[in-house]
Amino acid sequence: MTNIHDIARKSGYSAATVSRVLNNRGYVSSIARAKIKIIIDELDYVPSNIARDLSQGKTFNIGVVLPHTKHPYFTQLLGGIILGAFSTKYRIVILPSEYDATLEIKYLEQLRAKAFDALIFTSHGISRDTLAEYTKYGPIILCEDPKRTDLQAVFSKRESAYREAFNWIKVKGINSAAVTLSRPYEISATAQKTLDTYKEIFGASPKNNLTFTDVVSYEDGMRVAKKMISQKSNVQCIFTNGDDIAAGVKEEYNKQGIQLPLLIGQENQLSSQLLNIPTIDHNFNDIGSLAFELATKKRADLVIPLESKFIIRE
Amino acid sequence: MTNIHDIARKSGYSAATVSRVLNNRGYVSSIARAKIKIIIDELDYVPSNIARDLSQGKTFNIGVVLPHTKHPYFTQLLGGIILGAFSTKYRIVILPSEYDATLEIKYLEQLRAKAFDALIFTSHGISRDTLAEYTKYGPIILCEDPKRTDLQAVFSKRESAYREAFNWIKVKGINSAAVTLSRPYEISATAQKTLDTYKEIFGASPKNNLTFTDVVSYEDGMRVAKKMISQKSNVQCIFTNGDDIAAGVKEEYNKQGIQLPLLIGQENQLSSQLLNIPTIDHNFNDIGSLAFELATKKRADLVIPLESKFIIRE
DNA sequence: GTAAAGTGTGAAACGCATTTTAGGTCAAGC
DNA sequence: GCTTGACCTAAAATGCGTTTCACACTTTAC
Repeated sequence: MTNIHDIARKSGYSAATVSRVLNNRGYVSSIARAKIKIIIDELDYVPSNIARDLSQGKTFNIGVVLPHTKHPYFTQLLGGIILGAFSTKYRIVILPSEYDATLEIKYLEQLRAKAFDALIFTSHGISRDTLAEYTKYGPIILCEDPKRTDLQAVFSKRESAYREAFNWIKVKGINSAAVTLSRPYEISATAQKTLDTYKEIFGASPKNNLTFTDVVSYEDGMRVAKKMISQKSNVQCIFTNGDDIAAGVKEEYNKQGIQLPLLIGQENQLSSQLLNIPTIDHNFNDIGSLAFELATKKRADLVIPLESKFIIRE
Repeated sequence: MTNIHDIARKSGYSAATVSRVLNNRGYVSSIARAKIKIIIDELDYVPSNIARDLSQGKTFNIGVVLPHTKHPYFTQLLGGIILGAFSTKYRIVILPSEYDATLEIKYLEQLRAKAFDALIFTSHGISRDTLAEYTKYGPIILCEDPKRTDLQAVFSKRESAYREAFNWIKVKGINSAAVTLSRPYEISATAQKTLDTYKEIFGASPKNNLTFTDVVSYEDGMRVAKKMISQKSNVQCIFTNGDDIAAGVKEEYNKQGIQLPLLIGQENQLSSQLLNIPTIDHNFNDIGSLAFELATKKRADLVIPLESKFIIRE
């Protein structure tokens, strides 16, 4: 491989001057520039990205930690991040985690080893304390409410839209609902917001046998529906944590020929549009773009809260 | 930042020995190992990833060129690639292209500059000749039939499933269909396979006013349906290039209260499942994983052709 | 006329880990 | 007693571009 010193030697100039030509920086005579450019073409030379990274101490890689890669939540978030990165010099590296602490730590250690300039956690399994410890090695951006002042985040506030949705149910004369969640209350800020707002509106938490966790996919929706039907709980409303899940619930009720309860989705996916299910849009695209801007320090905010939007479909 | 020489100095050993300890390679006395490890902990040292990359001439980054990031085709392909990369030391870098030749060249140049160890093109706008020129700088894997022997690829053969689908239509007494395509015949191997197989089965190409290109999304499906309805073409079958597109077509026909023609989707997405539309599964997940294995030379095949599967839904 | 500012270039240091080459020591084998 | 192989370690070279410092020559400027 030909390197900058080869160019220097062949052109009769020094590596420093070649570097100046390559980067259009500093003083270079037009004669030198021309001669060096000719040699560069002649030897078909490109400067090594790795060497550049080393001497600048940066990789221009932004790591994005994703627990699932097929789930619409993460797909949309990632879409927003990619949009934000478009036509910048930064690259987006995908880091699948499955909420595995070992993997998450591995990625944090890679940040420490300068494999990334910053990390975006679309969600996380490890504690926020651990995350906070690693902020000294580079920006770490969360996509949920960090509830503390030593972590950067962009997130959707959710509460007001949840409130709207629950009130909408209430106005229909329904005073309780089944609730599906992706992760349990204890570890998920989102689950907390869901159940806390529920309690605020309905005056009590949803019944234990009507609260379902680890619900992620269409199939999970069907599974949950099966359970509810077999329990004969006769719920009047099911508040799901995703449109695809709502679609699965609907499918199972239809299949069994049972009257479908009022259904609410989240994420404003194609599926809720197709099935005419009301949903809540959390602006994942915007969250992604903004997270990217925090990661690259284009913005310096500590936290950026956004509003969710309840979309009524009758 | 503390580096390997700091560790060497403080521990009284050389950088070479520290390196051996770090990588568990070669002979190191247990005393030396222990002492060095203590100093590493003491100084909170991690070796720089970038310096490692430089001295090994590799980055362990695999670039994945994606024309669209929201489209299910690319999402599934990417999912497969990520799956393949899981628990390897390689990282997946997302490279959005929008079929823009300038961007695609930029990514190829980055391969040349060793920013990536390999590139996977899920689709491409530039010519295969140009792609072939860059293979000397690292593996380049395509996800469609390259139809030449100087490019590596994993792809779905499509024809037999197309044949099955078209024959299924024919058996129903239907002798022509409208066809939607994402890109025109001239530049897309997929469009070629679709129309060539169509001609083979039906004896003629679909009519010009019933061949639609640049159809990508649900909304595009609605747009196409509108056109067909306004043309009063009374098509008996619409062969779409994606389930979401089929969903859009159905939505528009329903909206206008017009009898829906026989509809066929592709990609086996949730939408076709929800709407009970027959579809064709092209195994994008497998294609992705295999493309990754070619990129990292875990497999050395030149091309890997897979079979697509026609999924009947009545 | 002389100081100050601008232009042009190179040697060497810097960022950092890996690997090669080479030179030791010590025990086993004949 | 001498050779051989195993074991251990270090110095230096390697990968490659950027940046700093220093030096020198021209132009302006007063």
